Amino acid sequence: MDPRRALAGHAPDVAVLLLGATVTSTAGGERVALRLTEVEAYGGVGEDPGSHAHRGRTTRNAAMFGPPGHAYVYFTYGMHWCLNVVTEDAGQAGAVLLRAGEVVAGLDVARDRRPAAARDRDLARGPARLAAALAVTGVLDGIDLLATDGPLALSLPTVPASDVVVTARTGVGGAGASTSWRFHLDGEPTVSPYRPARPRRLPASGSG
DNA sequence: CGCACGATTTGCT
DNA sequence: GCAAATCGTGCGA
Repeated sequence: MDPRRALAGHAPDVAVLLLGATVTSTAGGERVALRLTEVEAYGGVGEDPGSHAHRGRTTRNAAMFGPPGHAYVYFTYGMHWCLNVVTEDAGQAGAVLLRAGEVVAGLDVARDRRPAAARDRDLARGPARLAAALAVTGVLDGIDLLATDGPLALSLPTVPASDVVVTARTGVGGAGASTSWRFHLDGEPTVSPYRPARPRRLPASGSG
């Protein structure tokens, strides 16, 4: 099947397809490859309160509205980058956040980029760690992940992953938390530890 | 123009 | 287990 067409589906469906896929990075001058073990889906305008695209197109989330199979890279908490694969046809928003992976090539390079990692399983365990291991930064926002000559290349697994586990999303509060759009491979040591969404203070302090 | 906050990680207790 | 680190983005005025 044409990978571009496969990625044009609804984000949660595409998320499952991405488990077991390989992401190869030559950004930063050296090669590191990952096998994806954990992903999380985000929806479009008005569909998903936890999504960056929920309130419509902005400068930051523009890539989410672009063609499928491209990268959406954003910066958060003043220090971290996160990498997404854009889903849905152009004009419609959707993305899959790459949350964790197993390093399958360039182990020494990944260790160098992630000095804080105590073990190899921690090298790409968590979305910002994954981005760091692959040397992903904002300059890669919007690039085509299906191009073989670019700094990032995505190749879908030939056989769909079995042993897929579905859970609620991490770090998403409000109504979005109830959406079970987080997927990971069962028994994978590289899967990031589940952390419930940070409780939000009520907007109106009111009676009390 | 100013303010509040975030799809997180790390280090210390 | 908890709080700090750190700044671009989005939105209101």
